[in-house]
Amino acid sequence: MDIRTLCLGILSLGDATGYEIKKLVAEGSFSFFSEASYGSIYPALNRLMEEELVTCKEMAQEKRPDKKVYSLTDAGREELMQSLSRDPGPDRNRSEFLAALLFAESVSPDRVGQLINDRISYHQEKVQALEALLEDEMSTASRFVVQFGVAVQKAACDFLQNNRQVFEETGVTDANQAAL
Amino acid sequence: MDIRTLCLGILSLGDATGYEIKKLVAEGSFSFFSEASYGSIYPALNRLMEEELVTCKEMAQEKRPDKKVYSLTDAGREELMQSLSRDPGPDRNRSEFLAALLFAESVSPDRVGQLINDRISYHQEKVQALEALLEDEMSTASRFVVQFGVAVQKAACDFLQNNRQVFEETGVTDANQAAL
DNA sequence: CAAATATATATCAGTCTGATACGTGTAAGT
DNA sequence: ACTTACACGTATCAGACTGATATATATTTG
Repeated sequence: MDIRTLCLGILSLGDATGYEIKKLVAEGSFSFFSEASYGSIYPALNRLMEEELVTCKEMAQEKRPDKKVYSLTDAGREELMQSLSRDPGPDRNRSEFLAALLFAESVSPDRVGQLINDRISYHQEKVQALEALLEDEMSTASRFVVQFGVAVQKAACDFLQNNRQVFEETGVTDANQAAL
Repeated sequence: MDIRTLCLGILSLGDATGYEIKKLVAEGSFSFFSEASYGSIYPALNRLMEEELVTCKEMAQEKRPDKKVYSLTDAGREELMQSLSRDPGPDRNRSEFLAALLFAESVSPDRVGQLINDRISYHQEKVQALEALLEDEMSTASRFVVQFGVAVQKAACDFLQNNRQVFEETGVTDANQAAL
């Protein structure tokens, strides 16, 4: 999903500024499955303005920079529905951790234990952050998505805890490995 | 992890051509956690050549275009170890499916069931593809990574099967939802 | 009282994707 | 027999996106 469509989707849930969109994507219910930088959000909003898929109200604020609050137009809502009617593309999962694990094994066996410890903490923190989100009110769909995130993070965590011992026996032979 | 480091890592496991690196990343043990296009792999290999972190043997082939088989140099191995000694960055998970679910709810309730059905199939296919990989011989680390992928895909699949009913009761009230 | 954090918009070099081009061999479909 | 698709293999490029940075002020924290 390109950032343009992501912005349309977020605006379909309520008016927002570019800054708020960025926060939602970085910390909110969206954080588990999407990312976007200012460098993509602001140009996307400008383009959506040109295409008249959103409108913008400039809100002068005392003691704050002006806000630009964007709202979806009917054409924007239509465009979003068109996008969502197409089948969603495949997931894209990137993990430096898994890459490091694969490449580090032969290079530095001791590093693996530390890497896994850190990763278990990482997943536990993710779970906590997502569960904190669940305490607020949210739509059925948002709750589903956040709970999905929790389930996946917990599965990752459990796998690491239950399978880390395969790295712990040093100089293990193939025969020994087969026996485990 | 940038593509340059990814190439170094793959070459640390054995010599390869650009084409083979692309295949590994798209279909092999790496497919679960990384991606790379020709448009990033070939320039990365050229740059690694300039930096003398890899060497290249041009293999003339009859009835085939010439192959360029790349190998890691000692400096390349050192550079890889430097990269792996840094803490791995956070995971990056993008899912058009989850985004569509969030945005589609209010727009077209019927679409949700179809979306979830398709997604369950998607995860089941991923599991099968990963389990097929496990039938080949591979290093402890590779096996761990692929099994990690299986665990996560299965968790995603299970969550969808066990929780999809939250979307099925149409016109559900908040009170009803709380009771479930 | 200083430093860090939050609000808010905006730009840009560098990286990466997805598509495309080119050329050949072999397998599958009709 | 013929044509269409796929596998091998290198390479480029427009457009999208990231991560860092700039600018400016208010509030919170140490």
